[in-house]
Amino acid sequence: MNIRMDDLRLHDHRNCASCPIRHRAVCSKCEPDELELLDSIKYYRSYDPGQPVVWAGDPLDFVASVVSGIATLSQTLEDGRTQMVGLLLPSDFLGRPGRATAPYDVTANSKLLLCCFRRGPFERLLRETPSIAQRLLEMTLDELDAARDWMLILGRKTAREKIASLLTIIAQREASLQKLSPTDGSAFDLPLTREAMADYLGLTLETVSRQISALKRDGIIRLEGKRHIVVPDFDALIAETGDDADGGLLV
Amino acid sequence: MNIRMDDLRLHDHRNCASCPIRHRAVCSKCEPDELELLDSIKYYRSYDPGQPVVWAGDPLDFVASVVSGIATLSQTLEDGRTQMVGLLLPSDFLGRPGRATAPYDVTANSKLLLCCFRRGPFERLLRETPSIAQRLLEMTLDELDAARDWMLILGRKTAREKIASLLTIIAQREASLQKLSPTDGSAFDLPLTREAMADYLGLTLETVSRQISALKRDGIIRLEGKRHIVVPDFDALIAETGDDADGGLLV
DNA sequence: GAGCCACCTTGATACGGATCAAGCTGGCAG
DNA sequence: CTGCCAGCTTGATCCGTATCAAGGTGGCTC
Repeated sequence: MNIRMDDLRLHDHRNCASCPIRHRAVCSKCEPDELELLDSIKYYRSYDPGQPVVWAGDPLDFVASVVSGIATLSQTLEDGRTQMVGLLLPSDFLGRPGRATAPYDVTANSKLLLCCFRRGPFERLLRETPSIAQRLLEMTLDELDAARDWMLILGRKTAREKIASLLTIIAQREASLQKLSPTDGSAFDLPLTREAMADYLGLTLETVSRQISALKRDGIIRLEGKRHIVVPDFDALIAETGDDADGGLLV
Repeated sequence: MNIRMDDLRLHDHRNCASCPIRHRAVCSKCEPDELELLDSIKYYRSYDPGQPVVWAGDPLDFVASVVSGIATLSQTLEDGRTQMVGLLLPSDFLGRPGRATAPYDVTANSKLLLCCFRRGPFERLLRETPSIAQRLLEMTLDELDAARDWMLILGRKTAREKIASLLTIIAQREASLQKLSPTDGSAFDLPLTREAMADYLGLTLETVSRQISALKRDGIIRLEGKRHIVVPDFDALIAETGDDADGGLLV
């Protein structure tokens, strides 16, 4: 049996010291039966940067796990104003058992590889395998918490705080994928354009650019090229987010 | 066996014509075993307006369903800026299986009655009763969708659109609790103070007040007292939200 | 190497909502 | 009835971000 990275998030690897995300095969929680079931109904799809995965309202007959690349969920108002409402990084889950159409636009923001499960078989699996259902519930609850933290950012933070918060979130996710401590995540590539960052944060791309320049000018970050960020003092960045020092913004 | 309104949301009453929310006893989906299990571990708590249910970070040893009244989930930045991240109306669910502490401040915004289940027994029930786990997953997915719609409001709408959206959401929830069609929900009481509305929408209470006055001046709504809203033309209100005519904002 | 284009930066100005301030309203205690 | 106070309204002004505009940069194709 070939165990792949793509269905990892269906297990709670976070609490499993012997199971770094890229090597679930050694996880003591693995249940071979489940894996075999998942393996038997999965297939792959890949997308190019900018390519839509699905538009809001269109039928979506699979659920999927992100293997590599970045995808976004977004909503658009009549007049074109766009808000990103979800950011899918490797190991994130896409889709909803029990619903036939996509509620949001899903777009590949880079080269994107999805590991898909047809909805019918996946739902059957869910019904017959409580441990998978339970893991999916936990993942959904995590996403809900992330969405709520994001709401604080959108509703109450200044542009500067928004940028600092986004950089912190990306650094921490990057670090956690590589099993580093958060403070080690002090250099990383921005996976998003300025425009995508603006859509994430409810700003314009000009404001994003200005605030990044301001953080650079103030020595909070260094830029190498347009996309590579170096954070000399991670605590200084966190202090710019407006959160408590022990900030709970883990996404 | 005594069937109560409070654990109703653990069933999907929405798709069950014979099961209006207040009379689940006749629902064809009811599984007596589950009800008995839920009944056997539940108890009640009540709170006064303004009283905290739990502060973020404090231990929370129960999950609960709102029987009556309004509660809010909110987050506060160091300097006091507050954002509401969840609004709990009757039949909504509070708490998270598998976590021992509250992630957000929970506050009673009116007289509030909760139907509580101690976390331990509830989690055991969840493990042993897949249908309850599945229902909880669906509810969580609904909440996640609501949070994402809310993110669009916070990130991209003007103050006027925010107010119109909130009024629409409240009218529709009110209507759905009473099994009316959405357009009938054209008169209702605001369950929130101006300040709570501001915390919901990421505005100040002055701006909320001004925009409500503006909608009144423009004939979109009528006010009877400070809290009772009459909507003469529901489509006119929806047109103010900035959403597509067939707007997806069902919370 | 030349030219192009997506992406980004910076500047000038406009405007929506925050802030500060003053007063109104209605319900309740005494 | 009187006074009080939480909740609300309205006005004047300020500030942060949007908007409009111009130009820079780097990576790609030919």
